[in-house]
Amino acid sequence: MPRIVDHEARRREIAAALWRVVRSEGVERTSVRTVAAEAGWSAGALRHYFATQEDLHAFALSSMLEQSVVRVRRRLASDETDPAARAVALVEELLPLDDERRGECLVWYAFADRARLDAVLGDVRRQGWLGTRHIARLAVAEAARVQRPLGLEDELPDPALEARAARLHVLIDGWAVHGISYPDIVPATALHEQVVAEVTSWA
Amino acid sequence: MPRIVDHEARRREIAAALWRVVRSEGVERTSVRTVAAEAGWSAGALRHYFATQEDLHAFALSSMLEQSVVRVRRRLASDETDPAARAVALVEELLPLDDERRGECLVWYAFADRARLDAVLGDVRRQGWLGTRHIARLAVAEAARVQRPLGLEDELPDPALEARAARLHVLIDGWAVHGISYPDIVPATALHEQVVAEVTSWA
DNA sequence: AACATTCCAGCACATCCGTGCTGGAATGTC
DNA sequence: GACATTCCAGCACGGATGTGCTGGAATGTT
Repeated sequence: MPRIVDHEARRREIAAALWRVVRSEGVERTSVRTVAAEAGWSAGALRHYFATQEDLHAFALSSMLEQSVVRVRRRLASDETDPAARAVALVEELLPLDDERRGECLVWYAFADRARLDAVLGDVRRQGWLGTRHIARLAVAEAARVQRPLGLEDELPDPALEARAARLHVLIDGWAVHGISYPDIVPATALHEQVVAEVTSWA
Repeated sequence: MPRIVDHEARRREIAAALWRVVRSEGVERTSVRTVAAEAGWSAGALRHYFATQEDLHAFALSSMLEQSVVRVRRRLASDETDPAARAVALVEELLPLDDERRGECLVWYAFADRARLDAVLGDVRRQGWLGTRHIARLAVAEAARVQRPLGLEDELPDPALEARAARLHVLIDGWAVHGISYPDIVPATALHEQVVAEVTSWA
């Protein structure tokens, strides 16, 4: 049995190449050939890891989601003790404040139009919606010093806090769109200030 | 001099066909041929009105912006007297609450990724940012019963109101993204309720 | 009626696309 | 060392793409 490669690792490697192509040339340029070239492989090689381009796109988007989930979990386990600071940090994991998070946001919204008409991508995006809503609830719960919801779909018991989380969710997507679409008008510092202003307005 | 056609009208007609293709098949399918077929013309005919596909895209996006500007102006001249209702109506002109506005939002955000790397589309989107910010200020000014700003770049004199307008601007983009990306989770009625809740929270 | 001008369908061309396929290189096992 | 298996570069094919180009149809003027 020769040349055993870690398929899952190779798939993540190729997905990362796709992300780079999205960032530098746009989602319209993510052809099998350009992604393969970016990853340093031939187009044919990709077909050992993804049967079709649709599979590649779906994997690239869902593993991007997973990556940000991992980052949020790490942040949840942080030793920061100030409730407001914890809430701000949680929200900011989803905003384009540095290259890594900016890349995630770019890919996420670049696939929005395709996801509207593609069932698989649509499911991934719906998962992302649930996850973001959950994180919004976590941030609100942290700041209000109430018990954190456990499940992805668990609402906050207090209707006022639940409404606040829903509004924060909308703000998160709005901030993200502004940050990636108009980086010169809305720089990372401006985003940070707005997040802090929102969280402190809850007090 | 035979067969004089209204070039500008024909350009708008073709742009409307492009919008329909974006809505039904996504921006990736807006090839010269598909748009021509949707408009009922041949691909060659389009080249009498648009030198390149880039010109077509730029015109389609900027005329979409113009169309929504016209609608907002009409709303500004409305005879509604309740300040809060005027503010809500103003904001809702930019949200995907019916087919027309939904189409505008879809096209607007579908071109977001391309606009990031295309200078002409980027300029149009920047104009849209300014316009949306202006409308947010108008809505806040209406609700607060203070004088409306005149120019597109005029800030509200009161810093608190200006900050409120900036936040409303973020909410507008967030609502729009939610409305078009997750129409089953966030229906038009939910959007309307959230807009009303936000505006009434200012009182 | 004859003409000049405007318009448009269709073809041509080179390029890119997704995806099958093939031949051989690489490598772990016997 | 021989073999079986895994892997990958490259080619092939049919189709779609943007964009030039051409021939002729349509129409207002003379």
